[in-house]
Amino acid sequence: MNHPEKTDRRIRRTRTLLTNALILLLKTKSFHDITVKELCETADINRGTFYLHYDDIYDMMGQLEIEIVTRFEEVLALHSPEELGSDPNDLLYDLFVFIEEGADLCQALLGQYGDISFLMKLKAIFHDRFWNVWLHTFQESDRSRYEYTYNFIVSGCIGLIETWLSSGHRESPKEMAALAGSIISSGIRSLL
Amino acid sequence: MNHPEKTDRRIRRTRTLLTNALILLLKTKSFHDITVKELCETADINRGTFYLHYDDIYDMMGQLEIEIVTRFEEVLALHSPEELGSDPNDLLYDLFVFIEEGADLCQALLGQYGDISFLMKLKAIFHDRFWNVWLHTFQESDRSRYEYTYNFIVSGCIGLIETWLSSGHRESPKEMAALAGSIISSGIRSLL
DNA sequence: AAATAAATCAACACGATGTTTAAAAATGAG
DNA sequence: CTCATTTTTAAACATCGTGTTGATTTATTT
Repeated sequence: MNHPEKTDRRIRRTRTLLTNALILLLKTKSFHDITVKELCETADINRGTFYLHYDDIYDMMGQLEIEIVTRFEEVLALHSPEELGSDPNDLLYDLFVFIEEGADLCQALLGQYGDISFLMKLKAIFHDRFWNVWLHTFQESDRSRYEYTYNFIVSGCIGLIETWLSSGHRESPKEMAALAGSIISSGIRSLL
Repeated sequence: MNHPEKTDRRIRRTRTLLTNALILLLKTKSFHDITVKELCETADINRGTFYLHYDDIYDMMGQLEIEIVTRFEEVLALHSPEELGSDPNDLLYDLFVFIEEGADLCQALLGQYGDISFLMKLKAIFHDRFWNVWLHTFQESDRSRYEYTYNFIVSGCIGLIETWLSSGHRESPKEMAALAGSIISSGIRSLL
């Protein structure tokens, strides 16, 4: 999960305990309402130790989000933008595998007590990577319609993921990729 | 906006000032990070006065959300659930008019510094009102696919609204209703 | 086994909270 | 307009979480 094998074992231990405690607390309250005090009590970590690792709880949340976002971008980098338009299933499969691996944290960030700005970051990454490519696919005239449809699809996908996670991710990543792919395709078809 | 004409003018004044200050602050930070102190300073209201109206800032946010949600449900109540499946444009038009009327607050709640739990509430209302009705439209066998598609569409619609608001709601409610309607229809068609 | 690095503990000043009092100001009913 | 009522203000208060510090103990790496 964290920096794999280089760091001191104690550092990994502390960060893992804190992360798990955060995920636990995020099941019941927004991270904005979680105090460092209760986080450390939950993790059974000295409060002073927390500040050796993070500036504050927002810094911690930010670092966790960056970790996820970075790996998210790495997955995207394995596929060309054009792929999403033509044959999105491979990319989607990789994404759902990735999400399932970090399911706990992803669910925490996307769920009821999640972070709306994390959600925005994901959307922004998608936008940066795909929108400009897509744009050329369609004629100039009706651009705003495409922009709306595009945002509809991206939000829809995130809702799809959130539904999947919050209902216990029973379907396999393969099933979800197929499902998402068919929904997206029908959305794109409707544009043509 | 608030309880229309019954209450003391001073009460209306105070609540309006506080609400406007909150909307203003929500343009730059999450409401979880807004202190009562700065809210009152922004509104130029004595801090003690705040506590005469609200328990804390969460209570205030909750009351504002309830106001919106209530009016939202009133709009939905004007239309039958079946309508959304057959001819959604009237309902959608009313919704977009309603959203535009409360654009500032809606944008604040749905935007970058918004409240993810408000978003969930909206989804839940939609779900309660439409899902059970929709369910009978489709065959029993492939229920989870419909559930996912349904959630995709609802999330997509909220993303649509958010895009509309954050880009200055240039399109008219009528245009947006037509756009949303056509996207939803194509989504439903793909299920059949 | 020794050197290094991390975690603990206790104490600190600071700022926001939510409450309480008494005084001042605004409201609206008659 | 007057007056009783209601709301807002102002100041003071204890309380709690914050973020930092310094000294000590514990765990790790080599």
